[in-house]
Amino acid sequence: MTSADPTPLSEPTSKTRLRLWLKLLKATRLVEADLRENLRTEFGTTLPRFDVMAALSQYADGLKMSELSGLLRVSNGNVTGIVERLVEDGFALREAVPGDRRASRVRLTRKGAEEFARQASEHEHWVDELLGALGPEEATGMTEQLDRILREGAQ
Amino acid sequence: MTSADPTPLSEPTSKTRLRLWLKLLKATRLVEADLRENLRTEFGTTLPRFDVMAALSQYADGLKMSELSGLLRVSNGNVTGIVERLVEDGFALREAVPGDRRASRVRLTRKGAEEFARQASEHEHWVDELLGALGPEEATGMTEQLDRILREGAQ
DNA sequence: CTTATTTATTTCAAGCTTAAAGGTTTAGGC
DNA sequence: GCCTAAACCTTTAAGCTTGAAATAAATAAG
Repeated sequence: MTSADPTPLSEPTSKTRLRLWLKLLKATRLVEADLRENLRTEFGTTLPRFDVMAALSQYADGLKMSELSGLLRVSNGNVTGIVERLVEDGFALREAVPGDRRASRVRLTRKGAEEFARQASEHEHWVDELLGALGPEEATGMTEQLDRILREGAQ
Repeated sequence: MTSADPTPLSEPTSKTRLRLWLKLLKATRLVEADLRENLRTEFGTTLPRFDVMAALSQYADGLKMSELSGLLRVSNGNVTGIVERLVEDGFALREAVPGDRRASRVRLTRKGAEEFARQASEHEHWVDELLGALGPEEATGMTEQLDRILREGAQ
């Protein structure tokens, strides 16, 4: 059950890439599960909420709902519910966009920004530990390779 | 919105690892979204269902529910619903475990195995294209690095 | 044998996620 | 101005996901 798959000496490239994909998924899920658990027990929040607050924290003037869902690459209706709950909890607020009554702009409240700052600090520390197996050069190298995948996929 | 973040020449290691994590997440989600879309339009199925069938396909004698959730690293109650729908559709069946009336063993039906074979073949092809930016050596190298993360995290 | 604990699984409530459909509002052609 | 199309967003239905509680059966302890 816990045995590592041996790497065949020679095989079709598609198998090699498939193996990479499965490992990528496994590692991502491991890290995600850990972060989720920590966010829950330490801050009583969820990963999606953290992601939304992280995006908002980079835009002091706020973001339109469509910009938010575009940045996070999630569906349009998805952020509606998450923002709804953040607003309920006083971490975010919605402002009217002058000249466009369809759109609304979401931004963090002071309380939300302060809460996110605390969370982000711990989050960075958790990630640092979870990816501690890789040194800075390795991490940078892998980041560049992932960028190549992203550039190819987002044509 | 689509601008790539520049990599500072020098920074704390935790920032480098954080950047890697964000990129890892982004790339994984890109690939996942594409696979999900393809599974939906080509086969009318979902990623979680595919994952469960993939696990079952490796065990001709079937798996207990707890073994299944352990392999997929998802919660216990989660697989209950997914297997339920697979059984409804005639892709999987549940058998009693002799000597233990609590447990049940799930395995693919012939129909399920044949359907999965078709899906898996396409799936491998999609992955091959999505990760086409990396050559075999690079893919193997990244797989090994991800393994190091997994070994460290699963102590 | 009886009780307690552990194991295997399901149920539940809450929240996340998507695609599709619907409701407004804005912008563009004519 | 008027009509169509596009943009912005929410709602809905279905399914996924989790953690916690509940159920039931097997095992252990006394």
